[in-house]
Amino acid sequence: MPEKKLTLQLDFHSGLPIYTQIVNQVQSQLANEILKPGDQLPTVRALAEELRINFNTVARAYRILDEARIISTQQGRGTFITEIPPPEVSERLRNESLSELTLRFINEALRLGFSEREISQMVRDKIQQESNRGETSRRESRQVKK
Amino acid sequence: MPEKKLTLQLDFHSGLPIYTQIVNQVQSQLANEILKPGDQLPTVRALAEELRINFNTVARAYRILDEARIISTQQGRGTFITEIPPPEVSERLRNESLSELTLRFINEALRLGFSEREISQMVRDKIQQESNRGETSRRESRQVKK
DNA sequence: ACTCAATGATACAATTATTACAATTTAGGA
DNA sequence: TCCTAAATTGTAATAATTGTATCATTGAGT
Repeated sequence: MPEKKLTLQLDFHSGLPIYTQIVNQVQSQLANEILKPGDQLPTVRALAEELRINFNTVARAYRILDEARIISTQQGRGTFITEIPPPEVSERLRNESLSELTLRFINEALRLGFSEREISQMVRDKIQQESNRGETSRRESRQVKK
Repeated sequence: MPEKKLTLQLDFHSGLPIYTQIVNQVQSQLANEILKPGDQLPTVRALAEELRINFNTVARAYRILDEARIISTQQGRGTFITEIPPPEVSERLRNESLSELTLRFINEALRLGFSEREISQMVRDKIQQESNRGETSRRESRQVKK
C-alpha cells in the first residue's frame, strides 16, 4: 500500500514557516478525515521533492506532529497517522474555538489574494450547499462509526 | 538555478532614496520583461555588495516590492518575481482553491459541533473586524509613487 | 539645535545543504 | 528457507545562506 498523495498547498509568502504550514494542514486534513488513522504519509524525501523544499524541513514538521502523537514516525519504515489519536489531540481539536478557526481561514484566504467579498460569498454558497445536503440524506453521516 | 544578474544603476546624488531607486528599476525591468515571473533576484547581501550599499537598504526595497506583491521574499530561500499564472487557468485555480479552503473550514467547524448559523455569523464578524483593521493600521508603501 | 527619513549595525529565525548513521525493508542467491 | 547486501527510511548534527526585526547613527532640511 503506497503512501497517500497528501496534497499540500504551501504559501511561501505567508510569513508562516513552511514546517508550520505542513503541521497545520496535516492536522486539518486529519480533522476533516481526508487523512485517516493508519494512513501512510509520504517519506520525508518524497514530500520534500514534491514541495521543492529541503527534506529537513519536512522532517521537522513530522517531528512536531510525532511529538503531538498525531503521527508515528518509524525509522526505516515510514510515517503513519496514529492509529488511535490520543484523547488530548481530538480534545484539543474540538476545543479549538470557532473564532480561531475562522480567523485562520480568513487570513489564509486573504493571503491567497481573495477579497473579503469573495470569501463571504463562498462561505454563503458552501453553507447553503451543506444545508441542502443535510436535509436530504447526509444528516447522520458525519459521526464516525465502528 | 542561479539568480538573475539584475544590473541596476544607482544615482547617489539624485536625492531619490536608494531603496526607491531599486524599487523603481525592478518594476521597470519587470515591465520591460527583462525580469520575468519566477525569476530569482539576488540575495539582499549579494545585491548590497554589488551596489556597495548596506544590505538593509536592499531588504527595505525588497520589502516594499513584496508588499506590492511584485516579488515574493522567502526567509531562508530567497526572493522571486511573483508568479502570475495564465489568466484562464488562474481564475479556475483561484475558485477551486477558495472552494476547497472554504469547504475544509466549514467541515471542520461543523465537526467541532458548531451550527451553520454560528459559522456564518462568525465569518461575518471576523471579516468585519479584518476590514476595520485594514482601514486603520495597515501601512502602505508610500515610496511606490507613480 | 531639532526632527525625521535614510541608512547602518547587530542579533535572530527559517531554510538549505551536506553528511553520516541506525533501523527496516527488499531482493537475490546459497 | 535462510542469509547477506543493497536500498530505503527517519534521525541527527553542523555549517552556511537567506530574509527579518530592532535599534543606533547619520545627515539634510527646517
